Amino acid sequence: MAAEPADPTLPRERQDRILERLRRHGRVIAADLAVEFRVSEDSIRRDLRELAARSLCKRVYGGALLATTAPPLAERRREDVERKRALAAVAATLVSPHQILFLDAGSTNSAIAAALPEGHDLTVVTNAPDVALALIGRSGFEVLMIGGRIDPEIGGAIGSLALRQIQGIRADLCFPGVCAADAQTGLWTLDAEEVVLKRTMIEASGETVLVATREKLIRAATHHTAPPSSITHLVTERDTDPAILAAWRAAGTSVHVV
Amino acid sequence: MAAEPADPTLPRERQDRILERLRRHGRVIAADLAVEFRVSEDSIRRDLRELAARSLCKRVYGGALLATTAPPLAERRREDVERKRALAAVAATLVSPHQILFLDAGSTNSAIAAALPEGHDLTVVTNAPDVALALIGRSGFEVLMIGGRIDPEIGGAIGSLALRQIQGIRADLCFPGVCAADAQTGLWTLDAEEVVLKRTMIEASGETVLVATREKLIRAATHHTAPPSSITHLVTERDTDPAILAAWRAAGTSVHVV
DNA sequence: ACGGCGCTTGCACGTTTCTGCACGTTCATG
DNA sequence: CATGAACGTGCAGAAACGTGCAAGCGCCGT
Repeated sequence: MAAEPADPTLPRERQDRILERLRRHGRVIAADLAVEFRVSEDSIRRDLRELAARSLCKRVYGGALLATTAPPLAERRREDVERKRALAAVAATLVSPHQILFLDAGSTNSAIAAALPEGHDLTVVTNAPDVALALIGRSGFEVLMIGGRIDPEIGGAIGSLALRQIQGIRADLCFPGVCAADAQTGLWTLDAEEVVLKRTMIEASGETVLVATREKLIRAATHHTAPPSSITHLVTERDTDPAILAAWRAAGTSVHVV
Repeated sequence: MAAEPADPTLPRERQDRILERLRRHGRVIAADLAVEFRVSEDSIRRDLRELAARSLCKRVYGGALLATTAPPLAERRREDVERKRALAAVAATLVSPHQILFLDAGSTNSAIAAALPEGHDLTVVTNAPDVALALIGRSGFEVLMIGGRIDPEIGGAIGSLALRQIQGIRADLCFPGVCAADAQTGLWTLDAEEVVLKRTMIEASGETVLVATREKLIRAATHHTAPPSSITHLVTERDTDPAILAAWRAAGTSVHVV
């Protein structure tokens, strides 16, 4: 894959190919592009300026970088974000090609959505707009949105309308949002409406995966949602109390730590 | 594979062969085609213009490129940001407190969602995750998400599941996404599935507002969606052809320009 | 047959776009 | 702070473009 073909490249086509390179490598160097496309650096710079004007790349000294859709918000809990991404990466390995997944609302599940591998032909069923948005445009995903009244606290659809739609679906894997959970009693939730939704999702799925940061592995929520026997996998952090992990294992749950 | 046969080629046949070349190579160069088909570049350009009008290719300086499916909506949302924001600001003034709104999927409607005033106790019904996400957490909004299979091109739920949910709702104001529209025939859409959805939304709403950048006010899409009589308001740009605006006014639509 | 009609084509004209070069400025680096 | 590379801008020539127009050609009807 040495130099590009010597035949003349259409101006606009050249920009498309630069953009493609950009997406593949994350950056381009003006001088290299000039050689490859056999035009002067001036023209390349003009192309990069145009792409930058469409905010498709960021102009830098020497070339250009891919425009990252940097989330300016959510700066508050950078540490949490890092921890959740680590958990999500492990959770994503539990997914097999062609599966149907339930992805509940919640910040951890947003991270899981981002961590899901492309090209596995997955069907993701979710009641959270941000999860859906994260998957739109990525290849190999079929996204099924659960509608209903959106609870601003939860960040997803709940209520009877959502429930009815979920009832018509069966999935392979379920990722319920976790408020609290312990090995003796199972999964607990804060909101009464959510309980029914989560319970339905879990019952309609072959396996259920709990992804929870260490501080959630306590018995501290108000509504009982699911018994420990229905939890197939638990993904949590390495420095969780060993007694807690042992209890989960004893309950028959497969425990994964990061 | 030297030059094409010297015998004269029918115009339509020539276009088919250009299209075939286009599909094979991804691009064509006007000058080369002129030599191969032994016609002037003018004729070739005419052919390419026609193919482009049927959106079978994209016209570029020097030739044409294969029509790529519309850029991912992440990019669409970044294009013409300023113009869309200006339109959205005006569109937002048409909303009264306590109203129920239909907000269709589309980059312009994302801008409208962001422009909606807070504290007006609005109920927003949408099939687009990004619209819903933009309103979650802002005060004075009740968000009702329409579920269903999410079309990655459109960025929102379509199909029978979405349709059924919409059928159970009546709204005061409707903002359908606009592919093309003109005063004589009304609203046109590119995707067949979308048509039913938009039509249902419009019929279930008291008033309908078309928000469209200047270049959308043409008759250039494939499926008829709504007659001009059902369009209550049109929000577009000041430098639109005055004749077009006059035609809309004559059709009984209230025209707002920014 | 003959003239009108629709369609295609090539040409002329003015306009837009692309390109490389020259010049002065800004930037990273030692 | 010195130096060369990278940068932006203005400019001029070339190439491609759109448009209006007239000629060529097949078709049809009175």
